[in-house]
Amino acid sequence: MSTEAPGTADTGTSYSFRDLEARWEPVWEELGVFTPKDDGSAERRYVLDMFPYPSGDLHMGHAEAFAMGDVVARYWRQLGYDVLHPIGWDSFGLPAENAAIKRNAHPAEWTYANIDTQAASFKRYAISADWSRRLHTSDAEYYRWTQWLFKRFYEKGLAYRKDHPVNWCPKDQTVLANEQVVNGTCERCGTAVTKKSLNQWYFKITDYADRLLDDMEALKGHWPERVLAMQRNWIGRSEGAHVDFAIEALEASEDERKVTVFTTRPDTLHGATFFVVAADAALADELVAPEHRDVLAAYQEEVKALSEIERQSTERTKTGVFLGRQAINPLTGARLPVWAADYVLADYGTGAIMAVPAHDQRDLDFARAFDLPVRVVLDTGEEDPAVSGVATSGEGTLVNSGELDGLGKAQAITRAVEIVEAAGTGRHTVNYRLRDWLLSRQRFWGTPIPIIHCPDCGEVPVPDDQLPVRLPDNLRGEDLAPKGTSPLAAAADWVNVSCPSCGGAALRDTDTMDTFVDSSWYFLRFVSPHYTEGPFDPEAARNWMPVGQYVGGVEHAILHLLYARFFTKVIHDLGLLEATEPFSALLNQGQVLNGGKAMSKSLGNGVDLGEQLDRFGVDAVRLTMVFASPPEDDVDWADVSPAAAGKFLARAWRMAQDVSSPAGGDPETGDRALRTVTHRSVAEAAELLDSGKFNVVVAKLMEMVNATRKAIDSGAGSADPAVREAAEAVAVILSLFAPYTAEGMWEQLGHEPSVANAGWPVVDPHLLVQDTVVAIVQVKGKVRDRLTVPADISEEDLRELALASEPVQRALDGRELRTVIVRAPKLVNLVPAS
RNA sequence: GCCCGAGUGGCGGAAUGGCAGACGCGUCGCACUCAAAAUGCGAUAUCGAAAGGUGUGUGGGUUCGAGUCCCACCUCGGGCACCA
Repeated sequence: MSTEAPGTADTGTSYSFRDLEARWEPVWEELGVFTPKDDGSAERRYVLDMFPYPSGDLHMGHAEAFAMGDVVARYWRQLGYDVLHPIGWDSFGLPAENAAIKRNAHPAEWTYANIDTQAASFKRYAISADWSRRLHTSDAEYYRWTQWLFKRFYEKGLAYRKDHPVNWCPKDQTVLANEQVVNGTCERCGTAVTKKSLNQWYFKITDYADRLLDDMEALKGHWPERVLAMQRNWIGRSEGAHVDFAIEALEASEDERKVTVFTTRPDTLHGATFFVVAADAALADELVAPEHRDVLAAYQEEVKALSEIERQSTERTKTGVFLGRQAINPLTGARLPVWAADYVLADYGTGAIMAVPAHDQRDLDFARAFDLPVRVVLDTGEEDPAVSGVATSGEGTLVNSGELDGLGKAQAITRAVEIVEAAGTGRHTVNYRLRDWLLSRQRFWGTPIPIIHCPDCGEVPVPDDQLPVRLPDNLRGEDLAPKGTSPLAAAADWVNVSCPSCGGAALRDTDTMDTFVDSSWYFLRFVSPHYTEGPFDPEAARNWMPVGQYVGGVEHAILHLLYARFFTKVIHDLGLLEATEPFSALLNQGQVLNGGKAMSKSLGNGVDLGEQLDRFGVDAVRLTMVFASPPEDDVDWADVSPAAAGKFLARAWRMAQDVSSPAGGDPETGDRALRTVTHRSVAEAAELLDSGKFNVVVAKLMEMVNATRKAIDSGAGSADPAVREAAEAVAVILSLFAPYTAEGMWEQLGHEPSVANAGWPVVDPHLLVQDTVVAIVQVKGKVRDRLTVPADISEEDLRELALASEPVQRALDGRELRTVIVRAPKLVNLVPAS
């Protein structure tokens, strides 16, 4: 093939990525250069890539993400920090289970075989990881601590069970968290999600809604804005009021009761013309009048039959039934008919609303469908909603609202809250969209929930000294097939235990945890992966946390990152951890596309990483990933050229070969012009690396190589110490991107391995100062001339020089000057009178 | 509908308010070669013979000076959405 990479010939003197890979991988392994000293002798820094799920071998996406993380790790190491850069696997999860069912095997076989494959690939890919800290979440030694943490959550009331309608994936036969439902379909398999009422385990993440929101302030500027926006959106804070509505008794014997609604628009209380409760909430059954019970039941059946996709459609005409009862508006005393409808959600707010059709589109749609009155209370100057069918929600003046009349919207909101607060029928409140995290799953390959159900004692946690609750190892193949209840229930000798509390016969909880639980604390385990007294050594956590740079895909913007933040806060509250945030900086690397589209089997546009590595070499692939675009942007493999990256690497390598001066010479005696380029480039590279512009750093490296090549061929010559200095600087910086080539260059230049320990090149500040600079001369903002002037030229002199310039005079054409801007020594702008 | 982000050559992309297009891909030309590959050198926004003009999605604005800041809009990408 014509695109074959250069240097495949094995001549010994030409660039061969195969030789370099074969030579250095074992050397690095032996040297152990990537294990942190962890002795406090240098400032510690923690860089982490989102750990992979072991689905087959590594793919292009891994190659991109880990190339980015590795640049950071290697850069920090060159700067002299003690760097923690661990690797592990998120190894529980459905695919292993499905593979096991298909092959009549145990999920562990598939999982650990894949992990070995990926580990070998990571080593080949030259990830500078500390392999001694490797962990897998499916190891009993790991999930023991996942269970331990679950128990601490349980003790704090942050893990609880409840009966509730939950998201159910009919294909995977398991429940899903809200975060795992995308547009009404299962995030994993795309099947339409249905609702099912089940008793399930939840983490009370809603207790942390305000802190999860407020603490994002500190992440601003260090996390991508869009991730913060997504989390903000997901938490969905909304300020408003709780208002109590009395419910009229139907007969004297019945107790009067009240129902509280949540509203963001207490200013429109006078505009409420009816009252709606969620059809699937217990409230609907409690409020329905006896003679309406059958109608409600029929309606509820109808609602249940709808898929989530249908139910969420805003196109649908509103449906609902009258419950035969009235609610009393606490502000006006008006009687409002109580309806049940599916456009009101049972698990948001209080599951009941006051309907203000004039100023809420959904209420208006409902009012028009059932011929209910529309009462305008805020004059916005727009058309009457009852006529237009469009609810008005803008600014305006209150009308038809008693003492609120004449107020603006914001004032009216404040005033209305004051009124209901004074009357004891309402209060200011903050509501969140965030729901509790449904964590139990009816699947096998996950962390068992360490709870025992005793007929006498109820829920009894498994004592700490009996952890881990290991998965039974006698289930395989069909035993694991999804059947709607956990496969663990089939392991009779595992399920049946004696109650730790009373000793009587009891049953283990047979659900396993969502795998997002496992990944919510793995970054903490990495600080002390072999610690046996707890999930992590508090001392080590104090030393390493928080993660200084986290790298991973934006697809985890909500799920993993929100959960990990939640866990960190709870663990902090448990007194185990100082940090309150897990990741102080986040980089979302882009996707690797092919032909403008995500690679996929169905499109047949996949690019195989192994093939690319065979053909172009590890370094060329890594360099291509980094050079193609800013780290956060997508890389389209159809637009880039790993062959060109290989060419550059060969060019850099040849440059090192051509250096003919011995090591240890004095660069001060070398070519000044080349030294200036080298030192300035090194300084710029550091700045660019600090600000994450890795692609531009590669451009700088190319400039350095170009300049050095020129110096060798037609300037100072190969023996000049400045040439050696330049080649060494290139080797060190290149080691962040192309470690094999850089190591080869470093050896060629007469140094001991590893270049990873070389240290960042020291910049001589004198070489950054220029003697002369090119000043640009503008006339009315347009460049007319360029003058080479002393760097310390005075404003007056520069102005004189500019005025003397021939092209400037031509452009001025004799006109008088109105303004002259002089920014010595860089710029003069002459503005003529007319 | 609401909330983020982005629009720069044929392509990927550079550019603390101060020379737009660094670096690379591609293309064209040249050297080396019997020839090719590899390598090296040069050209490459656009109109124009040149002088010079025009150019960073569109329209305004701020400024001596705007790709960069402000306002409005258009297009694309992403997130949320019957959340009261």
